[in-house]
Amino acid sequence: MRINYESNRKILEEKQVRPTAMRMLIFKFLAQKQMAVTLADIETAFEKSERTTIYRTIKTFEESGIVHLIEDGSGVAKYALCEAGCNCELDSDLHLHFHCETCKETQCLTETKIPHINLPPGFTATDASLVVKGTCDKCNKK
Amino acid sequence: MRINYESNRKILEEKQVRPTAMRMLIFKFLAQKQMAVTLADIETAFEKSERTTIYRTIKTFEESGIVHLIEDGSGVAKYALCEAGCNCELDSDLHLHFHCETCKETQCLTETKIPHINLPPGFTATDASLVVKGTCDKCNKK
DNA sequence: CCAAACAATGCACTTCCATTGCAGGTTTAT
DNA sequence: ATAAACCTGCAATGGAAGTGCATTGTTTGG
Ligand SMILES: [Mn+2]
Ligand SMILES: [Mn+2]
Ligand SMILES: [Zn+2]
Ligand SMILES: [Zn+2]
Repeated sequence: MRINYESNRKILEEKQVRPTAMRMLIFKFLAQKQMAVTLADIETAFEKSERTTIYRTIKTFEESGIVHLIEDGSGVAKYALCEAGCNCELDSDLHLHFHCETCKETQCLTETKIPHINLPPGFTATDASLVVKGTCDKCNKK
Repeated sequence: MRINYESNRKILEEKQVRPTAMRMLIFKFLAQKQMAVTLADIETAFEKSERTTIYRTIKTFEESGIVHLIEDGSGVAKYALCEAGCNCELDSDLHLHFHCETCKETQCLTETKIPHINLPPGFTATDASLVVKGTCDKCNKK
């Protein structure tokens, strides 16, 4: 696990985020989890730590392009790690997000890009977000 | 304006919603406004009325397919009238929503449909929502 | 028309989540 | 070693959504 720890640390440092203990733990948690998580999810996973610290950690991650925010319609904010090489602080993040109505989980489908949209005359776009709801692959197997 | 009032009343009745005074006023407000509105917007427009009444009116409208909910990423729920003939209580509403970062308004682009999305194997979709951010036609003219 | 039944409204209260201020504590740079 | 910059914990605040209940208004069957 040493290598993993080191590579995580490197990711934080590359993004100019100091790798404190709490940040490393939260980063690892996000990396292990395949799905988008809420602040409450993280809170549950680390009962010892403070809500505010988690909140500010995620904000820092978001501003540094380590995670991106996902609004899946559930009403609470969710976050997921950005892909290596993703520059979503600058550019926009054009993959779609899938919310499974069975298992209630939300995930990035990074392979599936948002198609180009022809807007009516006069409109110009800088960003887009696409959330698809339905049943995920795992839930469809059962 | 008599005719307008009557036709609004007819729309409510067709959707099995009793046309009370408050409901007629809120419906008219939504019909005049071209943009999606928040509960707070309605509250501001009708200072006399109660927040709860507005809340429950919009819920009723939503459940009856008179308005649809829009989550544009601002964190607060917005609502807009459904088009005539729209059946979004049953079917899903597949037009896109545009949020202007200049005037901060959100509107339905009912002519612009969400394109078909090819999901990875195993995933099945029942609904989709697409929000595009940028500058609207009016703001681009200035 | 009247009374019972039903539906809508108003008010108070609650919950949930996001956000901020401030007082330590820790790390970093000089 | 010291000061500055940064991080963390705790308390408090705020905004928005939702619920329970009493009151008022509307419908409808007799
Ligand atoms: Mn994503
Ligand atoms: Mn719409
Ligand atoms: Zn699922
Ligand atoms: Zn605009």
